[in-house]
Amino acid sequence: MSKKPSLPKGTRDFGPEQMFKRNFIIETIKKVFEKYGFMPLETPAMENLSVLTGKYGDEGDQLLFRILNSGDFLSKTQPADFEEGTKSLVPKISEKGLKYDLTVPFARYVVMNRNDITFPFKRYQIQPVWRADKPQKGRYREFFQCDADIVGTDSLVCEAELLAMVQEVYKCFAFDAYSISISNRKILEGIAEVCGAKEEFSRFCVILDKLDKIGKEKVFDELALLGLNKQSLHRLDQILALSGNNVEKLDALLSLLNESEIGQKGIAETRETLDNLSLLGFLTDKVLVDFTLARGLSYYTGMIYEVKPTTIKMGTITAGGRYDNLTGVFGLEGISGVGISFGIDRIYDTLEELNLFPQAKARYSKLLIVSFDDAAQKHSLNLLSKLRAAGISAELYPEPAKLKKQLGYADKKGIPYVLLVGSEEMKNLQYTLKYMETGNQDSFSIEDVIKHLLEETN
RNA sequence: GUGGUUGUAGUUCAGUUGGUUAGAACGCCUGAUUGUGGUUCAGGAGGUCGUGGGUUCGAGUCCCAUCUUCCACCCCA
Repeated sequence: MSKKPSLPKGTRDFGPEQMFKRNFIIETIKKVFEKYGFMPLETPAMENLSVLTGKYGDEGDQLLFRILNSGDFLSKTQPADFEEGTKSLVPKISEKGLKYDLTVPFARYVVMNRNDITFPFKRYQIQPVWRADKPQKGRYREFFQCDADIVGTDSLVCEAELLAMVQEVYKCFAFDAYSISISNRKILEGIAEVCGAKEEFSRFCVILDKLDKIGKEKVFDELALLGLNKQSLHRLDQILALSGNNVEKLDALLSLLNESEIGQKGIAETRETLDNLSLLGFLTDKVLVDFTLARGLSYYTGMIYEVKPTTIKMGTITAGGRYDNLTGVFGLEGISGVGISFGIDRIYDTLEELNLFPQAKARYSKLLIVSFDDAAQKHSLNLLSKLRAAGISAELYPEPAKLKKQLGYADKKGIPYVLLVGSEEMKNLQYTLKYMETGNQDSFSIEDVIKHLLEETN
């Protein structure tokens, strides 16, 4: 008859235990965002497909979840539409899709509200997004993005502030085993230029990005296939071999890229970002200039950065960069933006693996009232409201079940105190307060119970 | 999208070359204990073996399809 229920592929439930931890992460990040002057924004789960399509490349378009039009959506189609195939049919039966990321809806919002927004506009947004991807571990069809962006200025102060926020957030988690890699698209373009790979820039980057995954030799093999000559590969080898601290590396790179104007610009931007960060009072030793960083280059145009844990096997937990002309596709030119995205799921896994979640205090009720019979239940309702009025989270077992059951409930739910209410207690207005951990118990008036618990909390 | 992998009780897993009534641990329920949880002891419930076909006298076991899980690529958070 009834089938076992199931979840769509690549989606998850978050149980209470997980939600406490997720909320802890989200609340912490939110507080830091707000401390830096970012304001909250939410956009709908669905957008018109005209907003979404064409923004993420051909592959991205295929990963969009499309929503069928309401009603008899086939009535507006012709047999010819079917014959022409999916591409022709889809626009006629689907006008909306689930959002794929937070950046494009944000750009849409900025354009629609350009007259009311005070620029530079700093917003943060924490919402689920959907991708019709093939799920794997740490990769889902529904997942949360946690973004903060600044639009309407190209000041490199913004980059520094975002990097400062990264460090503040992880400090709040007491998590220190990470490193921030930074680079600049312009540096990469400069490297590609002096290596004669300017025409094949994006493929050049994709290959370069695999460096720590497949090793230098294979990367060089692939680059040779791409058409780089020996001289170019030698130059690249020199660049990759640069060592020393960030300043030394950037200085050395400057001379190696002296033929590339854009490369020089990228180096200058990187320097300024690092300067700004240290002026903000942050150590830059967590920040590592890495010329091979080549993520998200389809949209980033300036500084790019990526955060990874150093002591455990885990992918990128935070990433971001600058994208010029964010709103250009929606007809508003000349608005530059820079943003950062925290990967909540991976941060969760990291904190879990390193055992960094704080011991949960008072996550559940502080006290459970256990009543012996119906009369005690009624009597307990008044006690319950007194406890709650005093700010103590308390609950009453909703039926006068056997004590074993009620106490077992408190035990499993981790409720530290139990208040027993029976005929004896009601007669004297002295209630039995039991401390579950030790099993000790004593009699108190309700006022003393409240007093006791409030002292305990402080 | 390409290639591989997984699925047996609420959970983690056994289950012989295809052969009676599919097991264990933990969890759950009941009792020992009608005013006291965790520990202990006794008992109990719980499975269309992912789903649908097929081969066979006979399928958890073999074959096909499909869904799901995980992994590698592509890409990405």
